[in-house]
Amino acid sequence: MIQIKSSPHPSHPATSHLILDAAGPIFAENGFHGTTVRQITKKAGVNLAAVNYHFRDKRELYFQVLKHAHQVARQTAQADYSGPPERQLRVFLGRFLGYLLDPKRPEWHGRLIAREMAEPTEALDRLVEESILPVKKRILSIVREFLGPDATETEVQRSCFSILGQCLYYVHCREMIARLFPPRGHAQKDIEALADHIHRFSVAGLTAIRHGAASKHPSTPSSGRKKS
Amino acid sequence: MIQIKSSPHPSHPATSHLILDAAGPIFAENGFHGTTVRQITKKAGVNLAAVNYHFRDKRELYFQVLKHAHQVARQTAQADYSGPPERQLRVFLGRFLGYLLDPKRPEWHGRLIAREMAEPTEALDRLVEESILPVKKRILSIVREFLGPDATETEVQRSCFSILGQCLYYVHCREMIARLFPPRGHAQKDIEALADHIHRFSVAGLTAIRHGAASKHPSTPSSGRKKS
DNA sequence: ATAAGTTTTAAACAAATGTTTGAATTGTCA
DNA sequence: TGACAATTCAAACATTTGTTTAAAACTTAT
Repeated sequence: MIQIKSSPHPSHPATSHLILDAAGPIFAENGFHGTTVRQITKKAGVNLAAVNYHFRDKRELYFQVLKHAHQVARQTAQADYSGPPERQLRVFLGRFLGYLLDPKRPEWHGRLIAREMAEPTEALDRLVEESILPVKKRILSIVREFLGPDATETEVQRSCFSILGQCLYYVHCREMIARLFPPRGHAQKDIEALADHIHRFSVAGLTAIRHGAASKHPSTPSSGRKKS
Repeated sequence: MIQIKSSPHPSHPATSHLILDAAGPIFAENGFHGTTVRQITKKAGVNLAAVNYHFRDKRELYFQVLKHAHQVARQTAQADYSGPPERQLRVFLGRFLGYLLDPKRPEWHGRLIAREMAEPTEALDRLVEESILPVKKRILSIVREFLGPDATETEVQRSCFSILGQCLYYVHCREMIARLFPPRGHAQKDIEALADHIHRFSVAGLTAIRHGAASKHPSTPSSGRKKS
């Protein structure tokens, strides 16, 4: 259940929570513009005006809902990231995919995130700093360490994108996957297995990029470099 | 300019084209629900009722716009795909990324596609068969050939997703990228360089998956298998 | 030139939408 | 228990929205 902190009015928990809980799935399904306040209040079993009372307006409600969906993102960047970049990457993948796909979380979280990325509202700007930047920093750090000093910034970024893209595919293309690939076993369900796959794929990919980067500096002494 | 074929009325080109051309970017920016007919007709400089005359309703207009944005997808699957899977993959990547990111195409195409994937309308169902299925078949075919007969269907699918995810990241996360990574050189602009990166990353990834798959069958004779 | 077909147009329509309002109800505290 | 604060509520409000309508204007065919 969603915990509310900063509403226009310090509020009795029940109604604002009912609203937030009802709003999440509906916003995720229909988007901001496709969702009406009446839909939400009907589902929540509260009066129409309650939305304006407990939240300033529809927009603020949306923001609070989105904020909650993003709250867990922070945890991705907070873990034991000691050890070699390969290990770090596996930890990151487990955490990030857990954030995106955790079956224990309401399914609408991921859908809302996908929507927000595809159709950014000003709410996204308000969330970038606190939720998404730590994730960015972490993956950048891991990839930089993996690729070593010879990699260009472009290679570093593209490699980050290659890893993030694999993870985010499962969020962005959920509906496409359902249409194109018949439900087969657990291709998407088992987060750890998924993390393993992406890890294997990406470690090999990063290794190839690293080798490519190293081969761009023929005059660089390679004495300190391990052969893989 | 968008070419119109099947409208409610065989129409004088000018007005329906004006409408379609105006509608594309607006739908891409605001989505179906966030876009009003009046916005479109104002931008097109036509009368409000023209939308209903030339297209049955707003929904049909949206579909026609989306259909056009997807038209080029077919071309991804139509190329010279002879040769080893590595070459096939590179051809696919060049084609697919060209479809997604071609700077010669209006930028809203990609954005509309990203929106539609994140917030599917019934229009998506109508487009899957003709536009997207051929792409799916092609990437499946390439990956199957690459991985060989020891790979499970799950591994095949996940590998397809890993490749598609890398490409689609640039469509889905355009706004996120802009917010998180300062515009730096041409990380996203040079489609061929991008295809090269994803190709290198993915060939290495697929190779690792293939080796993993082969090692799952210890009793399988490996005499016909090349060492890499 | 006239009839038929097509397109455009402004206004009307019916409904929907988010927000506001003020009264009634409920809750809290001294 | 009474005063004050908080919450709920139905109705009203003002605007917006997609669609429809019928007449005017334009185009095409004979």
